[in-house]
Amino acid sequence: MVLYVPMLSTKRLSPTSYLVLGLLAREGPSTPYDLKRQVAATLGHFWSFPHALLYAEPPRLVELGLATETQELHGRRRRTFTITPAGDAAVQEWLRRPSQDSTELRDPGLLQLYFADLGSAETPRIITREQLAIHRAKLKAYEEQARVQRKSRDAAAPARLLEEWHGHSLRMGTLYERAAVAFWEEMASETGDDAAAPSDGRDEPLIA
Amino acid sequence: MVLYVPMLSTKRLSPTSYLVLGLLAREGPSTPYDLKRQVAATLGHFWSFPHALLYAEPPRLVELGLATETQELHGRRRRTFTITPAGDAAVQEWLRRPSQDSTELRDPGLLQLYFADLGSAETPRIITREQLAIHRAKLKAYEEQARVQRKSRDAAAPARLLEEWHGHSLRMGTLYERAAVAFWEEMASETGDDAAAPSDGRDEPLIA
DNA sequence: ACCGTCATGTAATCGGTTACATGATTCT
DNA sequence: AGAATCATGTAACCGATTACATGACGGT
Repeated sequence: MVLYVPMLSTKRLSPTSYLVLGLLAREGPSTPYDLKRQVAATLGHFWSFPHALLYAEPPRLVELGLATETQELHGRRRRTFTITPAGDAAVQEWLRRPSQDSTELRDPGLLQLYFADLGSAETPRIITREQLAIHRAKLKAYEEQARVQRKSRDAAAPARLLEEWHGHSLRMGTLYERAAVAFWEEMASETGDDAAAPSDGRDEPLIA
Repeated sequence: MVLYVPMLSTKRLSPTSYLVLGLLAREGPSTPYDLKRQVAATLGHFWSFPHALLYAEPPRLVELGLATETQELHGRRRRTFTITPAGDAAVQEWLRRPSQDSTELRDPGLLQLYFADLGSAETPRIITREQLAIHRAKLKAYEEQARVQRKSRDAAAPARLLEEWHGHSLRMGTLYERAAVAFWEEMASETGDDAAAPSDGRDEPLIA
């Protein structure tokens, strides 16, 4: 009869946990709303973390001893969370072992395309048009944001190194959207839809 | 006081619901295990549907009147599900309105990279190596599978059109992996890691 | 003073994940 | 005959999504 309890501290943390821990580590004490804004500006573009999640996760971390909570007594009664040494250690440990979990690519449009043969003759065209619009818009938004960031970076050079890491996720998002646009343009031409003329301005090559 | 109940039939179906409905519509009566195999061969490569889900979803559809269930009386007592006319209608309706939900790209490696500045100097290198290995392996597997499918398609031409739609998701997977490999190779060269020499054989251009 | 948007939070439900189990087949 | 793998299913927990609410703040 084995009663060995395998490390209470290793209470399996989720990606959400590490997201919050990481932000607390980098940005310092934060309210859930602070977290929300940070996420929205970067990873949130392609990995959605509903705000309710960012309100629910910190208390969990507190229970595990990875963070502490303080609450304003007056006014908005904001709850502010601070990472503990144990929390910092958890982040370090996590970064030491590269994740082996594979990427989840959950694309509702692709799901529809997969079943397009069940619909009418126009179904593929309908789906393709919508997806092209969506991905083109997103790509455009990314490239716009990249332009803005380059500007502000030239102005205020000090924060440079830090910003790099934020920029990376944006960059991966951009690469993904380029691939998606290429894919759906191909679909468009296969379905005989001539909305395939590429209209986006390219600044950077697909493979850099 | 409003008591209007807005269409019982439109009881919000999830992507999982449509996946199962679609498969039942295309493949005919199926057991959860049949579903599992179908999924594993295609979408499952980048959108994981744990098998327990595919056992749980059909009964839900039965409750909604979108499928029926029969069970073997002897032997394995398999449960087989069949789509109903209402189920078919739901699929058709779904295909008529192109999904506007945006793609979820949940990449644990990217999450780690995002926080790489919190780790040691080697952290970016460690992460990058792992991700490169993962994505290269996956890309290779996709391209291999594409080769196999081309072969068997030349042999048995009849099933051709149907197969096309399956092939598309594989194709999108391939494009995504190419983008990922390009991204991480760039990271590798930025971190001064010279594992960046592309070693994969390219059959098809990135933009076709 | 009012309105809209930003900010902040909670609750309930439900889907998804993990873990547990075991019956059939196939191969050695 | 035993081992390994395929096939098949259930159950419990918990995180994620949705919906509901409302307080603060800035502008007109």
